[in-house]
Amino acid sequence: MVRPTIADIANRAGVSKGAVSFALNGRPGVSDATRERILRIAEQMSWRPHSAARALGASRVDSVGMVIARPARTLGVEPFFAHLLSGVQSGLSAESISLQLLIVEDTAAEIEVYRRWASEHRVDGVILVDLTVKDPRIDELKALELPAVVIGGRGGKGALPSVWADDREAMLSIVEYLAALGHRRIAHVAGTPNFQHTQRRIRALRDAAPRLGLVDSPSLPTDFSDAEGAAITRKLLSQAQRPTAIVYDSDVMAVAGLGVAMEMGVSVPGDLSIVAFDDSILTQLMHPALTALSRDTFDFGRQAAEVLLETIAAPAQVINRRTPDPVLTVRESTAPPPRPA
Amino acid sequence: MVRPTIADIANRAGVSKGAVSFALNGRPGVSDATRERILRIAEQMSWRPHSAARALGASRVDSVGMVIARPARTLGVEPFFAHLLSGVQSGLSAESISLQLLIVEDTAAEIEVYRRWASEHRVDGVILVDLTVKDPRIDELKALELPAVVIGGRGGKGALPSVWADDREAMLSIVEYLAALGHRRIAHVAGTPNFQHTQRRIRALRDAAPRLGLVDSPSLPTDFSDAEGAAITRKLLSQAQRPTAIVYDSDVMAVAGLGVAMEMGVSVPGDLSIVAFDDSILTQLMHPALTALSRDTFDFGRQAAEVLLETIAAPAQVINRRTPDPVLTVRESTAPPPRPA
DNA sequence: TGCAGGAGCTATACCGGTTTATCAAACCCA
DNA sequence: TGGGTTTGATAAACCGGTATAGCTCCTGCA
Repeated sequence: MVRPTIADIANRAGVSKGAVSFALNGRPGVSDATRERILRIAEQMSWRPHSAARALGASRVDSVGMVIARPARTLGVEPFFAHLLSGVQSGLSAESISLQLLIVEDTAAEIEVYRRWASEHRVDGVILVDLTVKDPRIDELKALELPAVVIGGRGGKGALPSVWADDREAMLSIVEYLAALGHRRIAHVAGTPNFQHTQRRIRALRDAAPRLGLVDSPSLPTDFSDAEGAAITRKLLSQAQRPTAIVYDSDVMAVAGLGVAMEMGVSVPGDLSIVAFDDSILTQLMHPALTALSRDTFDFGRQAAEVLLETIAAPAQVINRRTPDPVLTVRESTAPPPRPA
Repeated sequence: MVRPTIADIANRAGVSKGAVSFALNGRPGVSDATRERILRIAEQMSWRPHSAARALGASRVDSVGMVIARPARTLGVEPFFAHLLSGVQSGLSAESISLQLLIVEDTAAEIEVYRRWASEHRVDGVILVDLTVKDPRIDELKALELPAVVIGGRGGKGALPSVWADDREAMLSIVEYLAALGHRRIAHVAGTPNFQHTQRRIRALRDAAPRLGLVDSPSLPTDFSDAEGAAITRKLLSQAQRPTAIVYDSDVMAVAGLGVAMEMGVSVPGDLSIVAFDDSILTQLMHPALTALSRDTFDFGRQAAEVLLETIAAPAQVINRRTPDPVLTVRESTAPPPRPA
């Protein structure tokens, strides 16, 4: 016998298909004795549900989707996504729900994917990353009635369910640490201000500056690429009054920045302190190793999966789950600023 | 009307469900005029196939799977997978086939996933990576009769279809380049000898050594981690007779090795030349930038997808497609060896 | 004793497609 | 003009599950 169906099991057990379905799904309708017998036979014949058949009948496919809209070139280097992905999977595997992953070039393509997924019933819900300020995906997903969870963007009124960490607190912990070391000129090499998390970080720095007595604290936007990270660093270090510390919004940019500093003969951490807003092997591979903000990205993904499953089960409620604040891991790239010449 | 079904279309067009199915799938059975009309109506009602229903009827799910068995920690840093993935997707998107991705801890878990996928009919085929010497996955997939394509491992007799590049030629191009610069002590920090590609590289070096007049050319196995890469480098550089060049089997290990060299005061490329067997932003971010072997990983993935689709369509034939040889990109980390003291 | 009610199970419709058996009309050639 | 083949279409079975109406017993209670 190839793949047994519930009809085969029903036959063997001398009951109806319906009874088998009840037994296998753990719902009432059969006696414990019969259930036991059916389960044993199913096990014996090594029966497994046919996903398509189940999807057709139950109108749920036990599969969720995740689209990442970034050029592949920059994707691989950031451990962030790999960890996030593993976390999401671990959250899903408990319910043995599978994950569809797609990497696309831009948001337009991403939305197109959601439309297709929705109309073809390929996924029960989706996980969103990289929330932008007026994100077009939100309305689209609502229109499609596709359950969704946003990672990283705390939603306001009428927003989608979300899992988020406090970017504001995170930025504050970095700046306060640097200020305590004595830094007063702290530059921030930011990401795209279009991203909500980037905006929150920029605002946090701006708000904290007066209180901490910062003399100069510019936030400079980039596209997250190593190239722009390097270019901005070069510009910053060429100024007459250069910063004594730079905070980078990603580990890749921080590494690029460190390279520029070395090349220009600026010693780290002697002349310049460097902090990365994301932690990974990358920051640890460097010499000096970079002080970085560590988040439990794996857990982040896991929680996103959990919230998504709850949302699929009960679409009415909107969960907004806050994750633990990230903590600063101090390594060798930060020190008190040089004494003024 | 919510999502129209072919029955709705049949109704509107005044034909039977069967006719609509024929028309939409471009198979004979309807006249051109009727086909045209049906297609127009389907378009108008913005009909899309219900993937589960189609899977149930046609017993193919238009979805392929890929399992990566590596600890998530090391995954993200290597751009290799991100590029490969994008390539695979691009190869699949033409036929609008979707991809299921799973990251697991080890091969046992990977095989378990294949079993599940096969019995639940979740995928039409799978793509394998990291082929080992006596790979248990091969037999398992054959037993499951699940179409598969192996990436990177040229198969022998009775093997699975594959897409591969010539690791041997690649290693030779590196070593010949170094030998031409004058290097005679070339160490090779390899991956796990368990991997077929690693073995081929080790053998290539061993075979070429006499011809190139190498005095010393050890291949040292690692687990691909930055930690072991660093440890081996430290050992190599502490020897009385240390190598004048080191070839690393991955970009991450090369970067780790560079760090160790700097820390030990060994100048690169003055005292030591470094070559990475994989290229990425990582190698370009370093100072000095690393000489590395560049492969078109994206295209690699695209071809794997193509071969898999052909294999699914015609399981009998076994395709073994060779991709272009990788080329060496020379950067700043290689130079002639120091003159003997 | 009679009847309501629930437990345990069966039979069957249904999900949205694909595939096949069947059939009428048109076409072809001798 | 008549018999065989091709064309265009239909109706119904089918894929492997889930959901539901309904049937049969058994139990409990008035």
